[in-house]
This record gives sequence, C-alpha cells and structure tokens, in this order.
Amino acid sequence: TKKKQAKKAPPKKNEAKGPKRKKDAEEETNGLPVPDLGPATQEKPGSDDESATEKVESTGMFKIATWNVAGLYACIKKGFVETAKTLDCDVICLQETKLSLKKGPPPEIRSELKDWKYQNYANSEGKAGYSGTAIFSKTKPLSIQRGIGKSKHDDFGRSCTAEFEKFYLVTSYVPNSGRGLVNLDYRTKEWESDLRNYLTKLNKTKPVIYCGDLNVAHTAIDLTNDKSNYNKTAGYTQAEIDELEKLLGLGYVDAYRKLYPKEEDCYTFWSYMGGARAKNVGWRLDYFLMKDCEEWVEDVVIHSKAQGSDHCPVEIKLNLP
Amino acid sequence: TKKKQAKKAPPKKNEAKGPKRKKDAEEETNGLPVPDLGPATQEKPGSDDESATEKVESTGMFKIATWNVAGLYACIKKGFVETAKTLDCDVICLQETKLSLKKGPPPEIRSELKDWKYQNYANSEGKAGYSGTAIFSKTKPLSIQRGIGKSKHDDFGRSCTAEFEKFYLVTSYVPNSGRGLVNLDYRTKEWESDLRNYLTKLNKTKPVIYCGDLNVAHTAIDLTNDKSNYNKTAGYTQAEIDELEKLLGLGYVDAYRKLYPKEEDCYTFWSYMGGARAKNVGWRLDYFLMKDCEEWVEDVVIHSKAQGSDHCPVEIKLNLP
DNA sequence: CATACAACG
DNA sequence: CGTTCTATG
Repeated sequence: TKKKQAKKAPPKKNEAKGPKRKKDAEEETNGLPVPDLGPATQEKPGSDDESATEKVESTGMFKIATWNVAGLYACIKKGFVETAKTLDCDVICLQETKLSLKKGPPPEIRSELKDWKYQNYANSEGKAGYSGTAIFSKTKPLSIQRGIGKSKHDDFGRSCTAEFEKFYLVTSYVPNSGRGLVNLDYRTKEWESDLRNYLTKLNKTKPVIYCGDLNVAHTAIDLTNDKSNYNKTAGYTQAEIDELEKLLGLGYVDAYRKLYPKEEDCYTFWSYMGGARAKNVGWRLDYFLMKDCEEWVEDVVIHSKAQGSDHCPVEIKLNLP
Repeated sequence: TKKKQAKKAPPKKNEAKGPKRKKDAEEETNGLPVPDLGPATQEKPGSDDESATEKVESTGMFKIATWNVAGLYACIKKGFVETAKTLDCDVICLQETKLSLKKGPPPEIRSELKDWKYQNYANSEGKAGYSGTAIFSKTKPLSIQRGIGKSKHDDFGRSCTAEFEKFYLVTSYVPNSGRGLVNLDYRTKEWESDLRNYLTKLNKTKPVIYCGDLNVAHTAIDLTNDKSNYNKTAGYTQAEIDELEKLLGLGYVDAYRKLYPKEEDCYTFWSYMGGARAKNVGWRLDYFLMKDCEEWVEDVVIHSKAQGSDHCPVEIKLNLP
C-alpha cells in the first residue's frame, strides 16, 4: 500500500555527541539518527530507498512489547538485549529508561538491536536520569511524537507516540503518586485528564493502543496485598483506580483482563524489597489498553520470568486487519 | 608505670543505634563504645579491670600505620580487615573514612578487629559521607580528641588525636585544594596555620607524631609528573609545599624521607584514572612527621602492594624509649 | 532493594 | 575511575 518515493537529499546522520540545548528539535534524538523521521512534529515520510528490505506494517501478526526497564543502562547489563531479541516483537515500548540527555542511549541498543531501527526517545530534560520512555520499531512509523503536548509532563519524558498506518501507539510512564501519596493530586487531577485528552485527540483519526506502566492496579486481583495497600500505597488508591476507569469508560479495553477475566497472580511488578518477586508478591501495573481495535488482540503474554527490572515485559499479539 | 585504680561505676556501654543529635558528646562515638574513654575532652582514665590482659604502651617496638582508605565501607569489601591484621600495628590511623553519622562504622571493624579496641572516630557532621578520620589502638590512649579546636575544620572530621604516655598522635586528612585549586586559599591560609597551632599546643607537653594524608608532594621526587603538575594540580603547588615546609621548619621531620633521602618511585597514592597505579604513576602524599622523637624511628614502610584504596598504607616502626 | 545523579577526589 | 549521598521508586 506504500508508494516508493525518490529521496530529495541524502539522509543526515546526527553525529554530534556533546550535551545539547533544550528546545532544539535535533537534540531530542539524543545523538541517535531517527532515519528519515522528523523530530517531535507530525511528519509522514514516504518509504525510502531501503524500503525494499524493510519490514512494513501490513496485515497479519504484529507484536508489541511494553516494559518498564527501571533504568535502561542497568537493564542492559542484566540481559535486556537478549530478552528483546527473544520476545522478537515488531515494536518495543519502554518506560523508566532513566536516560539522561548527556549520556544518551546505551550503545548496545544501536549495535545489537539493529532490527529496531526506528527509535523514538522521550527523555527527561527536567531531571536527569529520571522517568523517560522510548519506542523501538522495526516498522517505520508514519510519524512520531514526544510528549502529550504539556511541558509539565513532557519535560520528564513521560510519554511518546508512534503513528502506524492502522493505529496510534502511545506509551506512558504514569506519574507515581509517591510515598505518602504526595503526588496523588498531580497525577490524578492533572496528568490523567491531560493524557485522556491527548488520546482522544489521536483517536479522532484512528484506533489507539495505549500501553505502559500505568502505575495502578485495577482491582483486588491485580495485586497480592489488596487490603493492606488500599488507599494507602501509591498505585492502589481509589483516586487512581477512578482515573483508570474513566479511561475504560471512554472505551479503552484492558486487553489482558479481557482475555483472562479471573486470572490471579498475574503480576507485572514486584518490589525489589523483601524478596517480593521470589514470593510472587506483586502488582499488575503494566497494561495494553485498546481503543477501537480490541478485536485485533490474539493474546497478551506476561513474561513474568524475564529478568532485568522490577517489572517484567508484557507482550501483545495482534492480528492486523 | 600505670597504677590500678578501682572503678567507681561499671562502664557504660553506648548501645544506641539510631541517628543522634549534634553536640551530644556520646554521639561522637558513632554508637561504638570507647571503653572508659571520655568523649572529645581531655580525660586521663586509669586502667580498668581488663588492664591485666591489655597491651599497654611501654618501651620497645611500637608500630603505627596511616592509610587513606577512600571510603571505609568500600575498603572493607576490598580486604581492609586482612590488610590491617597483616600490618599488625599497635595503632591504625585512617583518613577519608567517609563514614556518616547515620550509618556508623562498618560492623566488621568491631567484629573482626577486636584487638584494636580503642577507637576514636572524627566523622563529618558538615557533609555526610565526606572526609573523616579515625584512630584504632590496641593500647589505651590516655586521652582522645576529635578535631583541632575550630569547627570550620572539625565539622568535617579532618583530624583526630590520641594521647599516649610518651607522645601525641595526630592524624589528619588535609583539605584537598580541589580542581582548579578552588580550595587552595582555605587550605593554605586557614587550615595549615590552625593545624600548626594545634600541634604546637600539644607539643608543649610531649613529642608529637603527625601523620596522615597531607595532600602534598614535597619535592619533585615525590611525584611522577612533577613538571606537568607544578602549580597546576592540587597537591603540588608552591603554596602547599610552603606550608609543609613551615611545619618542617618547626622541627617536624619527614620520617620516610629522612631514612631514604633519594628514594624515587616511593608513592602512596595513584589516581584511579588512566591505570596510574599499574604504571606506578603516583604521588607521595602520606607522611609521618616526627617532632622531638625522630630518634625513635626504626623504619618506615610504604606498603605499595596493599589494595583497597587509591592510597596505600604507610607503616612506621618505632623503638620507644 | 535498586537505579541514577551530584559532589568530590 | 571510584565512593558516597540524595532523590526516586
């Protein structure tokens, strides 16, 4: 369905290495070339000369992974590359990359994950080594986006987006409400509504897949200690649950829970503290929410054995129409 | 020469564990009992019930080590305990312990270095995990002292003192003049004169041994790259050298250099950067300076193979009269 | 329990 | 190059 299009100019490789200024479009690639992709603006490049050998989004199987890596540098040391290759998804969405603009992405990402040549990073400019999201794709997105259009969130790289032919893919690292719920108001009263508005805007033109660390357990079966945490611990307060339900009320479908409505012990996060993971004392915080494309879902797999982070990867298998 | 003296009260063990307030005398022991030793004030306790089995300072061989450990917790992991036991000195002086009041000393110090039962810690209250000195002694000091009497220095635990029968032992972590020599003025114009005045005060009653990381290479043979560092790098500026020479002018004798006046490549510090230690690109920064007791020195040994820090231990062998 | 940065050397 | 702290989770 894509047409070949002659290139007007050779692709510019961004080879600068030093720290760069804010608000410079090129800077946001963190020294990584994003082949033929514009920066944060919406751009719809045609396919380039390499398109003959490129995997393009088409009909049939399409797999997406989401993984809060809790620091991409650390996760790399613990086998990120191998896990990513084993999952072999078309697209990998990451949260809490904790990449700083200064250091940029780990070199292994470029040297060993060449198949995922389209890489969209949203890093935290507001606080180095904090938060941060990324999308790696084998398929060339029609456009990419960093942020959701409000600097209060975007300055920390909480979201990024890739537009594909049939859907938008948005990944977020939802603000943690914090110890003592100090950020609960920011998260529920500012972030959540801004995020919903952003998704709604995208959804005007096509289906939306929203994934990532949503930092909330939906119901009692989504965490081990529901009673002791309810309204006490970040991630399981009614205010946070309410915001997730607003999203569900808009028609977003929790893909995993739809397929496995009663499944227990299906966690995606285990605290590092107290040997929680060995005891499977966990939380389901990482989701795929489907809007207008629920019927594409073939399966959702929680890769609970995959190491490298306090979260595990979650994979969705789609059958694109 | 010591007289037994009946104890008036059982020794109070300081067993508190939590963080404590400033200016509380007990606090400065960091939770460690300093058996029968008063806090920072001069106190001359007699021997106690354990004195029969105690090693006491007497005539003959007495060995002292000085070692900038560059973080006692880290050094412990790299073999501090074994090295300390192997050196088997009567007294061990440490610099850059980097102990915080909150964490206190590593438990291994108490559990595995029981022979050195008298432990005097001067920790940094001004900046957690910074600077800090300590003296561990098998022999019971007549008194101990933290600091040199000026809070601008003492708040960082730069010095501590143990008084023995025949001499005072003072150890310091001399302020590093810093990159770009930003602290050169503080170090040369404030610290050095205050320190000299302190030593002079002590020396009114007995000989003084001043040791530690003096953060200066005296002459060209005391560092590998003398020309490129002279007046550029902290530790080899004329201003710093001048201050050391003022001390020598007062009669303090550089024990190592006195014995080995022409010895080259006798370094006690090698930067972690650039593999300096493997190439023996180093500095002699750690000294024993003897005032009125130069004749006690039998030998000074630079234990350049001892690992665990970017400095190595230096040992002095005394023959006490 | 673990990651990242900053400060300091 | 390496240690420590702090913020954050």
